[in-house]
Amino acid sequence: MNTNELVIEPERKVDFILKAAQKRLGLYGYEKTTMQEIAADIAMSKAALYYYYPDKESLFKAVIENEQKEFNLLLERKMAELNDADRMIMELVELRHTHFRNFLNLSKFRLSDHHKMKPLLKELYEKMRGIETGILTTAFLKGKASGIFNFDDATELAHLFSDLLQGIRIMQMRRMTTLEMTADENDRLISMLRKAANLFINGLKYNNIQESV
Amino acid sequence: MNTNELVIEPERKVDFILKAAQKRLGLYGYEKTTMQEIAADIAMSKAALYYYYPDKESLFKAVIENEQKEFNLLLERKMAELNDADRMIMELVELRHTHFRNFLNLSKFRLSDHHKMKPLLKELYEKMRGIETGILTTAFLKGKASGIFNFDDATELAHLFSDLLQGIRIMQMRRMTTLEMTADENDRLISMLRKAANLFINGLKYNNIQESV
DNA sequence: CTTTGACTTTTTTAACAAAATAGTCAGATA
DNA sequence: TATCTGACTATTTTGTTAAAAAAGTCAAAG
Repeated sequence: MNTNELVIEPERKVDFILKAAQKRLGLYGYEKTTMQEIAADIAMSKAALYYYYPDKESLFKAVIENEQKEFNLLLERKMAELNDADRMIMELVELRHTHFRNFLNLSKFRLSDHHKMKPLLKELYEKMRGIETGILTTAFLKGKASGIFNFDDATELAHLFSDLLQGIRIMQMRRMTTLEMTADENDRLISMLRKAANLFINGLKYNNIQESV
Repeated sequence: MNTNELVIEPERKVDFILKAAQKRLGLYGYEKTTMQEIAADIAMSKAALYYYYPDKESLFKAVIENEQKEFNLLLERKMAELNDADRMIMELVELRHTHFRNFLNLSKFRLSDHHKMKPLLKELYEKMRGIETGILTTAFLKGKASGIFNFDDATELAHLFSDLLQGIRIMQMRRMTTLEMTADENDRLISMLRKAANLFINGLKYNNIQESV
């Protein structure tokens, strides 16, 4: 009506919605965010949200897939720059940690309410793990091809490595008293992750001296 | 009254109580065991239990401490037999896993209800972890002394190693659909634990080739 | 095609009674 | 005196139901 009104191209509209949902999700988590609030944030009616997304889950699924897509893009870009298997793995550890930090609220949700975790989130988590183990498998095989690593089953190794990292994160989070992670706790966590990764890599390297794992 | 009645020497009485409590604890867990049931199991009145233990928590604390004591005894005996740092660590992994299996119900409780975990259990868990990391520290130092390991901080390393093992357990349990662990799942778990431990040890061994962790 | 207000349905919360369980105690028993 | 019990109280859990909040729907309007 008003010629001054801000009109958003339909293409971008979903981006606005996703942005608002993302903000709420990161700040308060899935359960503590209502569709009404998201709608209000972008001066929209709740019903309008349902025009773009059939339900709450779909909306948040889109948010997370969005984040994952961005993360994967960054990941692939960085991986392409590296040729060394060691460095690929260490870089993965770093990037993954940053990603973990960025969406800690969501991660916390995933970690703490794991039992009543919506199938949706579980699925997304599995996908994330698949990407991670895929890259790891590639890196391990690359290391093996260039003769610095020795092992039998790259995929199995990748899963073990992935579990190790996740396990360390979980143990760290269990020790946290508050829900927020302090800078100090973060430092300790990334330090542990690096050390574990270093030992793991090192263990693979000179593994040929004894029987293969 | 009846001369045929089974009279238990007072000394052994608490053992009967502990045995009954242990059985219930292993079968149903802390929350699902009532004092009334334990009393009934040994044909005693509930009030009598409170003569021996001031409250439910104390009783179960005694049960767990009992188990831990036995485990520690076994552990120390086995450790004393070994001189090789590698083998000490691997043996610890094996024994700890068996212990984990034996008291899986309790462990499950500890793992799943960790947030509302009674301070008591937390304390016992910490103690357990202390013993584990203590032995690990000793083993690591022994390995260092004999020149096969290279690292900076043995205690830190022990904590990392302990977390790794626990992390693997947790990740495995998360993937379990049922509450019971099948033989297959158990095999996979112990296999993973062994591999991780092997890699870890191996990583320490030839670590001196690159900078120390 | 997009948006909305008013609507219905489903889920969460609050309050409170009923049931189950932890814990107490005066007195019995040996 | 040391051990035990039945009958008790106190606390926690469970079940029920009404109110509130949130999800989700839809006819109609721009």
